[in-house]
Amino acid sequence: MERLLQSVKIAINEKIYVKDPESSDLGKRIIKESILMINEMGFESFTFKKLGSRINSNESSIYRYFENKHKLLLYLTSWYWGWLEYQLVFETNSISDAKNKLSRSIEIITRKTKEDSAFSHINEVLLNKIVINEYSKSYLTTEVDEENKEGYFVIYKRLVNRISLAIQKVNPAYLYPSSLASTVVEGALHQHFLKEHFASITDCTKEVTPSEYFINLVFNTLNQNFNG
Amino acid sequence: MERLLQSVKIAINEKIYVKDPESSDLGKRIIKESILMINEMGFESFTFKKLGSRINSNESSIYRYFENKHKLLLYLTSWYWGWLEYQLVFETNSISDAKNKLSRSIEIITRKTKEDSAFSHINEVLLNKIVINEYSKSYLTTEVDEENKEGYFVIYKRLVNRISLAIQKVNPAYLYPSSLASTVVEGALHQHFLKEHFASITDCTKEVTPSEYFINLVFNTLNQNFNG
DNA sequence: GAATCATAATAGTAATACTATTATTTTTGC
DNA sequence: GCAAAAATAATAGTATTACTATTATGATTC
Repeated sequence: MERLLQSVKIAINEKIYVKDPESSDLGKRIIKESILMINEMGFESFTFKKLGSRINSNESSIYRYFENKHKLLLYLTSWYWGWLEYQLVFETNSISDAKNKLSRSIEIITRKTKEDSAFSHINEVLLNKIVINEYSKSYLTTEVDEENKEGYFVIYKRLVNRISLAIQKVNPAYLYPSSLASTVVEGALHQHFLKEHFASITDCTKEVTPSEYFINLVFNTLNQNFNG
Repeated sequence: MERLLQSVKIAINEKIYVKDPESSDLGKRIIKESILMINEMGFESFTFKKLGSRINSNESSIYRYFENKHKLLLYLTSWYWGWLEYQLVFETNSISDAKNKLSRSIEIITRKTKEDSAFSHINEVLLNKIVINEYSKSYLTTEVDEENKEGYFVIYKRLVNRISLAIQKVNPAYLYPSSLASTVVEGALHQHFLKEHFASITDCTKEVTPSEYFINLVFNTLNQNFNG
């Protein structure tokens, strides 16, 4: 997808970082290479020391951007959800028909990620894999409630709410629009994971996409639930 | 729930432990107290050293039961899924009507856990909370594929497959029974989590249960998908 | 009563996740 | 072009983790 507005920057809660990684070359290298490394070795094995030596910088310099690797993960995943939200709004803005709009919305959040040349230091395809494999670790912590209060998850929640609103537009009588929206967003990550690792408990394959499954699920549910 | 068969033991893959914790008093204390501690401090902060001092034992003694805390988590969560499966089979075995059986099945896997006095050293209510907060960490690792080959996740997958089969019985024409089953099992944990921490993106509350939402979701989907 | 087994105690290691301090390099403002 | 400021790098150090290894002690059993 082409980014028509050249000056668009995904806005991340400033409390997540110590220094904005977008503000320097080192910062961008931290983002770029951390995406590659977390993909290669997984989040638990990834350390700031390893990242430092990979980018020919120093552990201590990375700490000037992020307090710890958990905050870096929050940054990366927030960026991803912000980027997805941008695509969602951009691609569905002009659709007036509620059903078409919802269908397209589900497609966007459940599809396999394609590269976006607009943000040169970020590989969205790999970032999507990180979100699939690591996102839940960012909120399954003892500090969730504090961090939620600080607003670390606003972008994600806003995205889910957009889907919820699109659901309500299609069927105002449906009782569980937010639960259905959160099920689709989280469930999409899960189905992509199952496809790769637990194929026996999913019907998603190379031929059958999570998008098909979820569009079928949502519309059939909403059709049945008309008028209560 | 009463355990009618007094000799029932939840069978866990033997590769998960070094020595069966059910085989000794120390082993049972390890299980009992680790459940309490993981609930109190979360899985990342929990260590074998802390557990040792809590049960008046030694770190090194715990290593004679479990290779590491990841394996202990696999043990605890496998036990939970095995226990749930036992309840599922037991409570739905005699139901002949496919719809009733599926409805009851969904109820069982999505409901809030009640204590089961049958296994005295295991607090199922707290174990359920551990599963909600930590289960995905047990498979979101770089070793999933190896561990899956070793059979560490069989109980979970078997449970999902049981739901999938119940779905197929209700509507043989439905195209995504496994995806729907895995969505319900994983989604139930997620909705319970959202209820506690991200209330704005769920409709589940004290009054509205995840069971209601999922039963509505599954049956409406299956009704629409009859005959193709 | 000796042998075996389980548990406990102690010590040690490499790595992690930092903090602190100082040194060097780069940028900028005049 | 130079001084001051800011950014980065280097070095060292700490508490904790996640173990392994060895030995000692206590309990069980043949």
